[in-house]
Amino acid sequence: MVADMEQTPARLAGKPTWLVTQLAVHAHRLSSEGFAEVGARGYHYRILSTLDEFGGSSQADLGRRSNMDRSDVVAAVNQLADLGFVERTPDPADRRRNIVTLTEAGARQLDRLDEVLGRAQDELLAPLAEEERATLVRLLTRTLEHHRNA
Amino acid sequence: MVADMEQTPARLAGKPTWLVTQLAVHAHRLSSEGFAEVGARGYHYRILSTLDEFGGSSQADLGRRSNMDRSDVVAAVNQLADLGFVERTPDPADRRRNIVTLTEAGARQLDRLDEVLGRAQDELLAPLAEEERATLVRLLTRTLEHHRNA
DNA sequence: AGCCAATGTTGGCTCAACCAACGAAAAGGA
DNA sequence: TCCTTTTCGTTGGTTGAGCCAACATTGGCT
Repeated sequence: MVADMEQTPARLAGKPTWLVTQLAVHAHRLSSEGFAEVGARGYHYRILSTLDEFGGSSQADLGRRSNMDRSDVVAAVNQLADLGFVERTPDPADRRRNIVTLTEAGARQLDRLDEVLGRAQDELLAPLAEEERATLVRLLTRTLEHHRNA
Repeated sequence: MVADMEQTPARLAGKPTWLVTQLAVHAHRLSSEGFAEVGARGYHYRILSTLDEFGGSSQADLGRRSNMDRSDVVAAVNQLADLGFVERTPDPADRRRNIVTLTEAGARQLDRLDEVLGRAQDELLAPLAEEERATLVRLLTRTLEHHRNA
């Protein structure tokens, strides 16, 4: 039996793009599994948390703030509305727009999502100490910010 | 005009899973664009770099080392073989296996891929100083390592 | 009035990741 | 030696995130 058949080539393992995309696979799996426990998905959390923080918004604004395509917002809001977590009402001041608002049930669902998502964070960063986690978050935030405005 | 319609909710922006997956979108876009310049894709680089570092391998080993599903290795090796970058020969010692080897042309293609991929790294980490990049790579490596062995 | 921009919606597309099943072949245990 | 289990390559899927184009409706601007 040859030593370690699972070791990744150095050219790959050292590249930031590799590290980020591979870790994203785990991050996505962890958060998706958490969301699935309460019958939700990633796009739902984006919508609900945006509504909670900024209040009722048009779908276009929801998309801009949660980094979603307009068409994906439509589908997510449809599902959330079917579940009674959001309400869609026409904007009287602009008849192109819908105003999407968070319901009571939606706020409770958001609490549940926050809890399972919090556990996912812990699992993702399990090997890091508290200070290292803060450093990582700081560096990732700076980097992401740069690409958001570019 | 309301202030900043593009700001992301804090609950989202602060979560490591969010930061990692969102940054992965940029990482993936940057490396994909680079690969496309030389007519390649991510899976090709994984295969070629693994072959370069570990020498001829079975497809199963390639998959394990480059973190790919067996079925995806088949497709990638097919394409690389069509392009003349790898060769597939049956293993005389184990007739289930194919031994995949890197050709001269494949080695040259790998050099081209390394160059464009290097530029992608610089773009991805543009806002970070050299020391910060090293710190980020270190933290990501530790975290990824943890999930690889779990 | 006329033109351009924004909105919601439909219907598509790509790609990475992954899974199930299969026959062939090897490995290992009784 | 049989028999079971495992591995390998391969085929043929599925899912989900991120997109893009087009369209009709409506607003804003000049």
